[in-house]
Amino acid sequence: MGCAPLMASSVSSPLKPRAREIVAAARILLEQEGPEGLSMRRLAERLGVRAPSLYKHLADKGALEAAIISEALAEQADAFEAALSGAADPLAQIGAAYRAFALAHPHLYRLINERPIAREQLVPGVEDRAARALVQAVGGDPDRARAAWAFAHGMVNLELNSRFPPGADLAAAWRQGIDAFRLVDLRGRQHARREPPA
Amino acid sequence: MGCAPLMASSVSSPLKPRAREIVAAARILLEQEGPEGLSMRRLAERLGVRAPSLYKHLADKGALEAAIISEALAEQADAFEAALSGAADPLAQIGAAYRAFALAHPHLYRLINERPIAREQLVPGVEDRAARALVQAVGGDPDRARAAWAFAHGMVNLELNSRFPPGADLAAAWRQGIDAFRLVDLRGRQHARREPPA
DNA sequence: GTCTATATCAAGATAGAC
DNA sequence: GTCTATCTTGATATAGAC
Repeated sequence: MGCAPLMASSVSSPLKPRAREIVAAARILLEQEGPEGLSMRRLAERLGVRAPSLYKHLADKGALEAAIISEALAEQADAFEAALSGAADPLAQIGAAYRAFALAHPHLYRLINERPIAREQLVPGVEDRAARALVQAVGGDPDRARAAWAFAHGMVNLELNSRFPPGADLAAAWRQGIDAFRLVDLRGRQHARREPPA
Repeated sequence: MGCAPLMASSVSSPLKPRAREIVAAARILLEQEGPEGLSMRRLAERLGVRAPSLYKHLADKGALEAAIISEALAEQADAFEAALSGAADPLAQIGAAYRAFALAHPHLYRLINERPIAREQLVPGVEDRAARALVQAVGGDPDRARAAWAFAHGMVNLELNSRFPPGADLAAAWRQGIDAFRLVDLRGRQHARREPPA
């Protein structure tokens, strides 16, 4: 096993080693302190360096954020693909994976989703990989995949922002949504299976 | 007609007249420039006044934001209730109302939804009114109402943040989601009606 | 109800030396 | 690759006079 397969996310990173270190530290800082706490000064401090030095490796803060986002999207895609390959009830699996990722990295999730995305700065194709898994899980219809994505995104967003009332049964709400998107088949889809094969 | 009915949202506002003026100006500023552009300095500038003067009327920026949010939630509830009283296909109506409000006031929508809400500072009950209409539209089940809410919130959030790919057919995605939540009835709901009465 | 003056803090970014 | 020094801008908020 001396020949580990290269992951796409590693291969496609266009960054030099030092820049990668900086991005890695930035991600840790982000996940610990949130998007507001991610500043060039604080990042430099963590690296034992002065802030201006960072600009020798990354053009500006936007480039730093784009690098973090590219990395995170690739990880998200990995998680979705893993959830899909389990096979039984792919929609529920991918929903669980979506929620798990968001709850495990709430600040990272916010960085990705809370503002318009700078597509030009992302590693090409990384945004589509995650989407592809979702489309597949939902039966191939991109419109329904977007609706299901919106549901999942809305659930974690509302949860992360504490918008649900304190007593709300979120597991039940997730079930309702997953069931809804699994059962609809009036437009010729064939995914009305009620229960995953036991 | 000298005796116009008092609106709940006006009656329950705990603010003095001058504070109300300030909040109104703040909302305009917010809607034009976004949450990032809403600062005490700029707000004062618009009012032809110095920033410190504002603190004689509002405790701090948080109180200002809470006042804007209370007002907006009340309006949202009004819109939902109006959409409901139309009756035919309430779910689609309320979905359309939800999207319309968000697209008409994108920055206001972001202010409401983009961070944990400070419930203590809101006008009491204002958050529940909007929720009530949604629960009703969805057939009475709070869990399904939350799932439907998440779908709608996710759709507008992704749209506002340009997360959907350029060519995406959002109307179709909305239809898919609305249909999904209308049709599910395996748990004893009676809202599987396919078409609104023409 | 508004003012001036000020405290305090923090952000992103650049120039130019080493 | 990192440094010091600096620019520029902006934020929330308070004290105390008028």
